[in-house]
Amino acid sequence: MATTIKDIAKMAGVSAATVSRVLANKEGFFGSSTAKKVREAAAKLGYRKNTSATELVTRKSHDLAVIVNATKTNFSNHIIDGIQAAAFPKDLNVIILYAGDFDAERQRRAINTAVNRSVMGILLLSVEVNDDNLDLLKSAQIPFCFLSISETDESLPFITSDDEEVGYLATKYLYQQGHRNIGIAGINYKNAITGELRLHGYKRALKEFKLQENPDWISAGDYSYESGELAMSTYGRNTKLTGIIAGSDMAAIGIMNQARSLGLSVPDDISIVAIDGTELCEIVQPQLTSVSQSFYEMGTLGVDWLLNKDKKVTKTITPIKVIERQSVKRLTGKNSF
Amino acid sequence: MATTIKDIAKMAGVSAATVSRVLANKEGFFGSSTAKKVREAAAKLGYRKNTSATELVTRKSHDLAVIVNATKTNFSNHIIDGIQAAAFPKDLNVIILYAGDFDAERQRRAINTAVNRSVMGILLLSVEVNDDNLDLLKSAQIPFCFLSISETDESLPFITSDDEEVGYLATKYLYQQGHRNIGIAGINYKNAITGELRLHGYKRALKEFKLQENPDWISAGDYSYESGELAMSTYGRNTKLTGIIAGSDMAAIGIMNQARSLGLSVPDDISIVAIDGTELCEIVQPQLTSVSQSFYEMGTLGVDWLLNKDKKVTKTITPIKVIERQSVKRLTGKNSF
DNA sequence: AAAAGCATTGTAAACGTTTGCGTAAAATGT
DNA sequence: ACATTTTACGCAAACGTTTACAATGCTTTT
Repeated sequence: MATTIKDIAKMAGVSAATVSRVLANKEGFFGSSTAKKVREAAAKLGYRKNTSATELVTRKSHDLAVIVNATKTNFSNHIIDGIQAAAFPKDLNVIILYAGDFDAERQRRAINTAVNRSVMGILLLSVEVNDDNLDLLKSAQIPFCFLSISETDESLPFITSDDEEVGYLATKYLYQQGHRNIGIAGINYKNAITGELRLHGYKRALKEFKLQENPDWISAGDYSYESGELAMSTYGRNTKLTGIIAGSDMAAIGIMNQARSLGLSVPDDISIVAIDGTELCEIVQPQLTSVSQSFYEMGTLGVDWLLNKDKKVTKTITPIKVIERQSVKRLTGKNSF
Repeated sequence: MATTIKDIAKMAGVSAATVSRVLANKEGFFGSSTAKKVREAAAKLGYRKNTSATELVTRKSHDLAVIVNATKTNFSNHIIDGIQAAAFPKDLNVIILYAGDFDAERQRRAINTAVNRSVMGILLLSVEVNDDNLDLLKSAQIPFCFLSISETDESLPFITSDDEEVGYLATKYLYQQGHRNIGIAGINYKNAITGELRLHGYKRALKEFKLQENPDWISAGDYSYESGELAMSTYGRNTKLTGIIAGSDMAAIGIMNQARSLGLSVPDDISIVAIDGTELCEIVQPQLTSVSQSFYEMGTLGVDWLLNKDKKVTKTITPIKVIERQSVKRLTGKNSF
């Protein structure tokens, strides 16, 4: 039904091999007059290359799979933008697959589709894989790289912010603004390395600045709006906290809105610094001061890494910085010392 | 290199055909003892099916392509969630392809990858295709359907809200709340049907309620935050407007923030109703009253449509409703009559 | 006990492309 | 004028599956 190179061959009066060479632009393997005939025939017949056949024989793909979890945060788009931007000039098609949130089965299926199609590389966007799926990933001989997530296993390649530093920097910033009672909320430090590291950085800063660590001020969550809300209502109206670090922009907004519900004003009564720094920080009022990550860059570096032959470096760190907006108040006087 | 069905056949002492049948679970075509042998061998060898080969011979795919434009709005996720939910039980893999914003070339490439892979169907998420790309889409014998966008061409299948009604309903709601000077902003009515229809609904409502139409109150845009901001600053501090319809949630937020910058309070000085009704409406303060669309449902209906054999119905309308939150003030007294 | 049906398996062709090899003609060198 | 290289192209195998058809041995029916 669909036209094949044989149809073109017949119409152009050449062999299928020649058609293939012309259409693949194998320079120097065909004459210009035949080339024209072939191309005209192809156009006339509305030829469409069959990717399956090509991939079957060449055993390689021009597709790059991105597996994202249906996350409640919203920076994925930025990373994907970066990936697209880097992939486009290299003529790579980016295909995006959703893995459920922490649904192992959906995750497995996503990895499987990527692997069975023998894509040229797999980028995993803030997805935590379980051991089975990791094996699956490894057993296929396809390069893969985690993005926006830290791994402890030194052999696993990943590109992300220095998460320990993220936690440290946020804390330090609040400290420098005069805050002494600093909480952290909405991060998952229970079974995810990224969260652990951030918490660790937070604690390191506390120690360095000789601030007391209060377990009640550390509130676990899943980076969602709701976990921000929840944390803030647990802290309560009369909290001693003057500054809170939020695991994500969404969590920060949850905190802020809940604070407001409690009759607390941001930043006058309570300061917030968000981790991520997406556009959400700017559309909300007051705008959120953030420790901003380089999401776009994670994307571009991700495809660079896949394209790079010698996969020696496994850990790549992208820059972070605090962007001052309006959600942190500078404390002076007795509050600060 | 990678293990094939033949390797399994050898190890299990059967033919490749049998292996194929077992692995594809063609019930009634193999004995249970051979089945076990085959499956064990497959597991031991770490067999992974080659999708290209399968698709080549069967000429069909279990993949469903979703083409989304890198939109500045944010409801795509909801539609995609719906698609995933409907596709999962049918064992369809959803692969998502980004087309640039209005970049015809990127669009072409996205369509091409989908078509060349002969996916079983294509869903286009609020993407407007040009004529060439439409031809491309049609010439492939693959069912496709537009989501979250209206089409005039009766032969093109699409699933979306009744856009004319969206505009009408938003206007009517504001009217019922006592507003008489109603503007509309951030929608693209210049070269997109969706926007045209909404504007038309708006005008119809004005006419029905005998309100005057003022060209200055109709502000074109692209549904973005920025276009909301811009519209509001053009309206200015001393606008006669009491109510504004925003093309999207993001646009609504842009309007709201800009209004605030001008010293106007929402909803006391100016009311806003957003079109879309995503979670953004709820995280912002005041929360945005919206004409909410059924995005999730568009997704599920989309895959239903693709799966449906007789593709007779080309136009499917999903429900809309206004969700009252906090951004619209009820006007009484002299303002309203 | 022959005929017919069924369950199970194998054989081989087909899907549409790429590419190593071979070859004829044309171009180049001597 | 002959040897050599280059250019342009065809032939045919290969990629890993699926599946129509045939073949085998059983079981059931009559």
